[in-house]
Amino acid sequence: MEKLRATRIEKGEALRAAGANPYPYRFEVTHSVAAVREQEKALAEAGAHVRVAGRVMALRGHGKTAFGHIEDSSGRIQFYVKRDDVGDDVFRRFELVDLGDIAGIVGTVFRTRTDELTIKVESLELLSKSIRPLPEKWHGLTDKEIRYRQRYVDLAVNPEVREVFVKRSRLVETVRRFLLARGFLEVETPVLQPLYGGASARPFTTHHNALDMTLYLRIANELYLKRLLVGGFERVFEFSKDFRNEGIDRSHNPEFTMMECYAAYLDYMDYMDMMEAMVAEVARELTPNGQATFDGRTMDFTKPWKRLRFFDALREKTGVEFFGVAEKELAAHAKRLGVHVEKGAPASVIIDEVFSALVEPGLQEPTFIYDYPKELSPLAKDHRSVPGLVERFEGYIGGFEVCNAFSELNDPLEQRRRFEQQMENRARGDEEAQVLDEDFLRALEYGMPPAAGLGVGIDRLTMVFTDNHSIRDVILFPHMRPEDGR
RNA sequence: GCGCUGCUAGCUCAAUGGUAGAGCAUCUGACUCUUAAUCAGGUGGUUGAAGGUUCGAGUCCUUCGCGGCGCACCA
Repeated sequence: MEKLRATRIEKGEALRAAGANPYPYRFEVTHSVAAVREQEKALAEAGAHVRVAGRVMALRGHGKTAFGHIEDSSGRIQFYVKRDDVGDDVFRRFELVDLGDIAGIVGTVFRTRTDELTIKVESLELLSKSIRPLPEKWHGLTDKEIRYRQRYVDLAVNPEVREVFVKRSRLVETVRRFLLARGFLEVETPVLQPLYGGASARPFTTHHNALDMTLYLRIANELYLKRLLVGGFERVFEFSKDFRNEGIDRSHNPEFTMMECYAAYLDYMDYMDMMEAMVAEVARELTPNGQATFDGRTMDFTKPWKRLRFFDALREKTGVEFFGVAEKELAAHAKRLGVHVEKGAPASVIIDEVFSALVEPGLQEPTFIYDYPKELSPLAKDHRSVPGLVERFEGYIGGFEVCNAFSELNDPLEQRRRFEQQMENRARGDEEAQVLDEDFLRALEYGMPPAAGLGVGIDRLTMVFTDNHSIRDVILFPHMRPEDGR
């Protein structure tokens, strides 16, 4: 390794000695690789000069001539250097170029005998000397640990990885455009919060020195967006990096991206339609026909999602009724179904466990589950006709949750009772019970319009549209333990 | 946290407990339409770390570190 580096550093020095800066400031690019391909005919006929810059990804020397490939973000193209064309000086400098260097080439386009579009180099400039060798050209970089830790290398040599993140960006852009077109206002709310709320999770804790106070990284931005509804913004949304101090696995990263949006005067059924339309638009943008293949299963997002009531889904899957059943009987159900539940767990927890274990994994096709038990949803409004339920839905794709929405609870007195119940749960040891937020209650007391809200897991939605099965593959720099000792 | 599994050259991978190897990359030489270029020759290793067993350890055992997969916790 040290030898490989030293050789490359020496080549950089040799270039410097020949009067060329191995790290110059600027290069005038006239064409991307894609543009050269698109405009080939006109460029060839005119004998026009193109100036292309990128990373040298292949080199094949033949003595007084050489072929290579240069790659920019739009693609890869062959170039051809011939000593008789470029002259001794340029050719000698070219010989100091290594695989992985960033270079700028100037030349004309032509087709080789094998009919490959090629740039005939007239001059060439090293734009950045690479002093670390890239992974091998054929197998590339496959070691997941290195791919995640050194994503820059992964991206540099694996174009399909770049494509994943291009898609992610287009997905975000599509969602943003969708919301803006419907009159939503994009806002920014605090990441550092004196109280954390809006979801059930343990937070990351930090400290503000000047104010000498504890602050939390947000686990959600829900309560702030609702305050904005009180303030008179009728439709708001935010792409929010949220932080949850919990385990890491295929579908959980400690920091992740959620899009939350709230609209006054709508209810959860309106939002179900909207979610469907939003994902359909994403599918149109990212796929040729509105269909995505995830884990070998083709999903057609031009069609409506399946819709199932929470307790209907449970009953269908287990053959047992869970609604309106006493705790003791629920525990017996769970045991019989082979779902492990802590002794003395409350009804809501038992139901949630059974649902997670038996129903969720089967929700492969895009499905909305709706009308949740009240105890699981302290921020959702009571169901308008069925006591014990709230107006809430979650969207599932590929067996995991991709969104969560409800008709928002806007009765300040009821919200206070729900918070108090949560605080009781907390006192009994539920570390994830939500914290009572007096300022949020004060806001509700001023009057929040009836509204519905939706949170969409952007990482997970990206997984669906890129057919990746680990959240690490859709996060550029996923969380890793430090690589000490290596 | 538990179970399984992996960690060998820059990368991708070999190596019954018995001399650490190959391909690519790299270096030297040849080569003016190649494309996983070709041909000839060379360099490159604290086998993740530390202990142990053994005449002898990449290989077996223990502990630790960092991944992957599954489970649990968790949404």
